[in-house]
Amino acid sequence: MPARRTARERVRAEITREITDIARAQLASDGAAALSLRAVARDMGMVSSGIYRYFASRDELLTALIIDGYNAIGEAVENADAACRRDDYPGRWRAACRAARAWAVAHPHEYALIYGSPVPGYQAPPDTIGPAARSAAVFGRLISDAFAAGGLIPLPGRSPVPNGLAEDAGRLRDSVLPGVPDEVAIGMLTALSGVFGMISFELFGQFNNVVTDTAAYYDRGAADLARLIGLTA
Amino acid sequence: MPARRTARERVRAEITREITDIARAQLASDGAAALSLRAVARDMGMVSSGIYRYFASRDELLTALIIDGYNAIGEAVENADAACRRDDYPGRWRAACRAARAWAVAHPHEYALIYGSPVPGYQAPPDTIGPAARSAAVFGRLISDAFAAGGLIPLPGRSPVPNGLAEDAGRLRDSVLPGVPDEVAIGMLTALSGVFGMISFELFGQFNNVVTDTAAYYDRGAADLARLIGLTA
DNA sequence: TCCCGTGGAAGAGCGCTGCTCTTATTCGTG
DNA sequence: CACGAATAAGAGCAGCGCTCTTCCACGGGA
Repeated sequence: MPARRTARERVRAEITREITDIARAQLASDGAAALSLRAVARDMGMVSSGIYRYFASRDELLTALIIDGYNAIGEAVENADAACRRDDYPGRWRAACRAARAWAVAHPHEYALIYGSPVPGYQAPPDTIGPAARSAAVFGRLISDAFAAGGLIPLPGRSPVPNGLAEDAGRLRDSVLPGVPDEVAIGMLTALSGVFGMISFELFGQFNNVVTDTAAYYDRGAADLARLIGLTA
Repeated sequence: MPARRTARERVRAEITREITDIARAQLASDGAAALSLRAVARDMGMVSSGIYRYFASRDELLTALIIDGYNAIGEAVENADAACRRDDYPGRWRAACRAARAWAVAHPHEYALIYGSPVPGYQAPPDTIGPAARSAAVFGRLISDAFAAGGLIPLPGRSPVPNGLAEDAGRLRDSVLPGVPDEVAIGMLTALSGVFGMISFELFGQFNNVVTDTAAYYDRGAADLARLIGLTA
């Protein structure tokens, strides 16, 4: 391939971008199931079959949007964490949690696309696993930092992590949670599931008629979950 | 209306049941988005427009399946709890959590329908809120029982529940958590979000390449979450 | 017992979808 | 300039939800 991008390649990249932009707009306004290649094509003034020059199928377009979504929420969480004092571990946790929820509330359909029920028949390609880990990595880093600085006070009376999970904990240590003990690594999974569980419950309507001030509740819940891994405000 | 059901009413009820049965089978095998009124009609050997005599729209059929799903998981959780010794509160918690996950793993598409991203354009009708609360009610009852029996040991150093949440806590007390203090009621929400968050993460693929023995991890996570409300094994 | 109204079944049809294939055109490079 | 590759356009297929109209059969009141 030429180092200099040809004009054709440039226009191709531009059209590809335009397709994903319009698709994202449709996704944001009507949700994933209502996303239609034909409607995207209409919006761009091209014929529907033309889209297939750029995306082999609807699923492939969805995959592009999924990757975008993971990157967007990951970036939001990264920025929130970066704005905190490095040694304010509870503050970093709170900021990261708030950023995740804020992004989700602002982009509910994109959140549903990446953290909701998978599109049936859709198999996540490996391209998504990198971006998917981006926000988790932020949480992992701040917990590792807190542990290294002695900022984690373990809950009393915790039973040891069962054998079958030690391997998973080791893999987590190698990727996003350097240096932490098994029970912190496994606890981190539960805290993260809890954080995204709260967001999903809110966005998917499970908290309707139950929680009124969802933002206040979320802060409280996130703080409680942080205690699971010994992070106390 | 006559007390004695007419023959017409009986056959109508039977056909309605057959439609939901076939629809549930399709849902189980291919997911909600692939559920098609025409396919259901084909399976029953009737013409597609005939379905509309029994369900006004695809959404209405989905609503019936959603209610069924809530009832099914609710019943599973109820049975699991009922099989435990009444005063074994950690055991009841564990059994209820395991039942919820077991049902979800056995019926992933139905789980996705009720706890995953809502079908776009679909607004949950009020008929669903009763069944939706059924499994939560089991968790609430066992926590209330545990509290009344002095079986909850609060985590140390917990800050009081903020004012905005006291009202929500009161509503929870009146419905599914009689007698418990605010912090238990709010903690219960987080524990439940966490439990279903773990299930969703597992079913929706977020734990792929992260957790291998998901059942063992789930037990551990559920136990950790129980500690949030002071329930220790 | 007849009779008519109601509930149901069937079919055609509209506009939409994803996707494929064929044909025509444009564009960049050798 | 000419050729080959990339793109655009259009027709078409099968399926979808949903509507409407037509027809039939059953069953309760006269």
